[in-house]
Amino acid sequence: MERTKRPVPTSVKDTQLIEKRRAEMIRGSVQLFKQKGFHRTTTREIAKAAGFSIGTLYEYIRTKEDVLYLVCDSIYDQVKSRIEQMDLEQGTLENLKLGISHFFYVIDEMQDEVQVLYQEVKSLSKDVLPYVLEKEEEMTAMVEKLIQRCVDNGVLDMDKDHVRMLAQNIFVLGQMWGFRRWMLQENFTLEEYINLQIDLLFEGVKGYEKKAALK
Amino acid sequence: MERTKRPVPTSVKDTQLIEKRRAEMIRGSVQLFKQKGFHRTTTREIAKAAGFSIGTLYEYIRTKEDVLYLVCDSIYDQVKSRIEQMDLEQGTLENLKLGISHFFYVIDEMQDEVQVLYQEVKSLSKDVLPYVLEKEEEMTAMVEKLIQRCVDNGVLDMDKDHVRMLAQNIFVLGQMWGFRRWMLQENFTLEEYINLQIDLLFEGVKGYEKKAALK
Amino acid sequence: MERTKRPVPTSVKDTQLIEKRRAEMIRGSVQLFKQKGFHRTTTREIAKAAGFSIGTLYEYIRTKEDVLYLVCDSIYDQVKSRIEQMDLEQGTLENLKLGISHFFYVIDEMQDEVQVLYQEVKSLSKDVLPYVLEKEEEMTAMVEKLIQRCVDNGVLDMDKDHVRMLAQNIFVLGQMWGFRRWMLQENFTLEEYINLQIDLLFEGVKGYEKKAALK
Amino acid sequence: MERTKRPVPTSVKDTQLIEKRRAEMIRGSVQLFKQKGFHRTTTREIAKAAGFSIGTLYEYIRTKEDVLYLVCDSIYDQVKSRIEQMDLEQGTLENLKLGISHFFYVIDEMQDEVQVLYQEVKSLSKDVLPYVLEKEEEMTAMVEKLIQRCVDNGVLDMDKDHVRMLAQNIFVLGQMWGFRRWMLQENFTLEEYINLQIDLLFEGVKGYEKKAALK
DNA sequence: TATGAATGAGTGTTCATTCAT
DNA sequence: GATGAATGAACACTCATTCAT
Repeated sequence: MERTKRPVPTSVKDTQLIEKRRAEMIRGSVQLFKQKGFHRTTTREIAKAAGFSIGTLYEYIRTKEDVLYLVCDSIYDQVKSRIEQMDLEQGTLENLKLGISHFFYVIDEMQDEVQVLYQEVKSLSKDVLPYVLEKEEEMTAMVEKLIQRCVDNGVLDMDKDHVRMLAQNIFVLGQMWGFRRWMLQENFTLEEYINLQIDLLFEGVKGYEKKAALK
Repeated sequence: MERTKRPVPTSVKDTQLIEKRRAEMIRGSVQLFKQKGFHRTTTREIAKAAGFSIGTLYEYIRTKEDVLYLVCDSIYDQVKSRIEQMDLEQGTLENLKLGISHFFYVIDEMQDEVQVLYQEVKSLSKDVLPYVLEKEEEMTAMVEKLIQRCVDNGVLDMDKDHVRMLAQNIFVLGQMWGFRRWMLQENFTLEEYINLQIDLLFEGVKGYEKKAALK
Repeated sequence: MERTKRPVPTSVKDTQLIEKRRAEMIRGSVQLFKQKGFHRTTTREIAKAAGFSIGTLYEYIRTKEDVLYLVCDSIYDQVKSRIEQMDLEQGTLENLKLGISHFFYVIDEMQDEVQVLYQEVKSLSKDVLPYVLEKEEEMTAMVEKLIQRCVDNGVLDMDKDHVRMLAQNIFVLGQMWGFRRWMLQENFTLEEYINLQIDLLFEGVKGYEKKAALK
Repeated sequence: MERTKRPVPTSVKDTQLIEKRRAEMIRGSVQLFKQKGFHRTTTREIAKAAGFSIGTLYEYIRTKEDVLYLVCDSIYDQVKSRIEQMDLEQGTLENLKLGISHFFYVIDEMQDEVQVLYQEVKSLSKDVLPYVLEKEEEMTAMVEKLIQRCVDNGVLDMDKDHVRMLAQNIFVLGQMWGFRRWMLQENFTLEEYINLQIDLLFEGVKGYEKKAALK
């Protein structure tokens, strides 16, 4: 489950410096990409936002696309490390709820980054896409594990397919909070959103069947 | 609830011709946008794909962005008209399932278009965005109506918020089939996907609680 | 003995216009290349010298190197057509002298062009070089034919190798007038140069052996 | 007739070190220039080929052009010292032939260097050109001396102009072996080339006149 | 109405040169 | 003396848009 990186060649040798400069670069780029998208952002703007010259920028990357890759890669790592902090020892339903809730909080905190990730991944060329998709898979795998624990614990009775699909749903519903913010965040607070989603996720439509009618 | 259009000015008067030319334009553009995205597609390519010259193209639009708007608008209309065909007279759970299923089928059939819509909407400038978002809202409203009918019919006991959120979930889960195809369409057929989603949507996590434990 | 052309793709369709614009382009480029060489000349300078914008320039070529190819190709054609005018009916030594003399005159008249050809051919990439070298071979073949006629006529008794080498020598000695002008054109007029070269070429070193010593 | 050098300023004082570093620099540059030409070679590549850093490179030169000058200068010196080794004491025709032959051998041995010299001299700026042309003149002067000796010895009866021109011809015919290698070295060995050229040079066209015709 | 040649601002990228360490 | 990170002017090339025919 080791993270795979596509190395982005540099002219600079000092690895510490590379780390530092790239962090500056990424920070600036996220802001720009969020505002104008990758394609409408120029390399000069990236360099400026990062605080160095265009020449220096190109000491740390080879092409503009490298910036996008670096940005995506970094965001994934951040999100992942944030999610990893959550404790999912016991596989109880209550714990599952907490996990989902935590996941939604993380997404909310990193909304800008997630938005960028979400909107620009497809601008990556075919040869870096695999690296990025692998990351996505890792992340859904984390949600999957959360559910699987409940199954293993004997709390849930779900087959592998249902588990996988549920994990994906939770994942996408999390992102939805970010990419449909124009619709959601006007009408709901984060807490409301989380409660609503957990309700729907746990109860299912059937949970809302009118009992009165059954009598 | 009439559809609102942002008028795209033309130098040409003959409305029939406009209709025809734009249809050619849109058809060609969808293919191109799917392959290379809006930004990497040139106006020359659009003109060529549409079957006329660059000069003629600009007789029917003002800017490149107009093409994108026209494309998005057209796709919405198509999807909408496809969905409208479904009969949702009776508000039963069975009928709701059928409706969802039908919606997923539509998304699948128009996968290319939905993908384009989905990936390029954000490239629209701030001033056309409202028009497009309105369309989105119309579409989720259709799913909403499907559910609301069950509520009105006394089959479901859901408040407005839950209904809205559920509608959005279904909508996004539909799109998910398209935009996560790299992950989903390798592992599931459309039928499997639909069944799985309807299962999860209707049963909820609780539906999978181990009954044995209840003894 | 048909001339082979490497086609240089255009966005423009009107072949007459292509011909015209390229002629303008070539004329301007020769001046620039002579002054500063191919590498130090910018595409903008080429466009300006040709009398149109940078955008228009690129309607008629794909890369900067295309300009160089077009220039070289055109110069070859000009030189060749100039040489072809000379009448080399009879294969006499007198006629050979006239031919050589004529060749030198042509080189002198097209000095600028020849100089450019001579200095910049090697800047062409490997894939166009064959086209250009073929042209060179055609031209030496013309000089060769001039000599061969004398052999065929029974005036000279030379084998193929000697004929070929002599042709090459004459060819290079012609170019020499152009590329060593800094040394030659200070000390000799064209007529002097021609006379001197014809002397040396026809007499050979042995022709200058001291007769007195032979007595 | 002392060699004139254009001094290339240095930040380094230690003359031994300068000598050593520059030798490394020149060796590496010749290879690079031969492969890609002066303009397509970067200073970084030169530094790397020389075995030190870009910073160090600039301790020993001021501009990239200095490298070219140093390279050309060095090649001239080498060629010259190689030619000077030949013994041309006696001014006989046999000795002249030997001299020419030796000269051609030297050119052949130093083909790469000569090629570079030949192709890149024109890239030197106007202010160093005189230094380089002076070198060229020195070299033709050496060939000239070889011929002049025969004249002085009473073996040849040639005026100054003929001597100079003949020297230039021999010089250029030597270079021709290098710069027209694509045509010559496919068809002739060096020995064949030398024999052919000496034949033509000594006999002249008249030497091949058909004697039968004289009857 | 239709065409396609013309335009030039704008883009990604390179590379000779400098200078703090 | 040696290093290599930083710089930014300069370059080749693109492409949305216009307009004369």
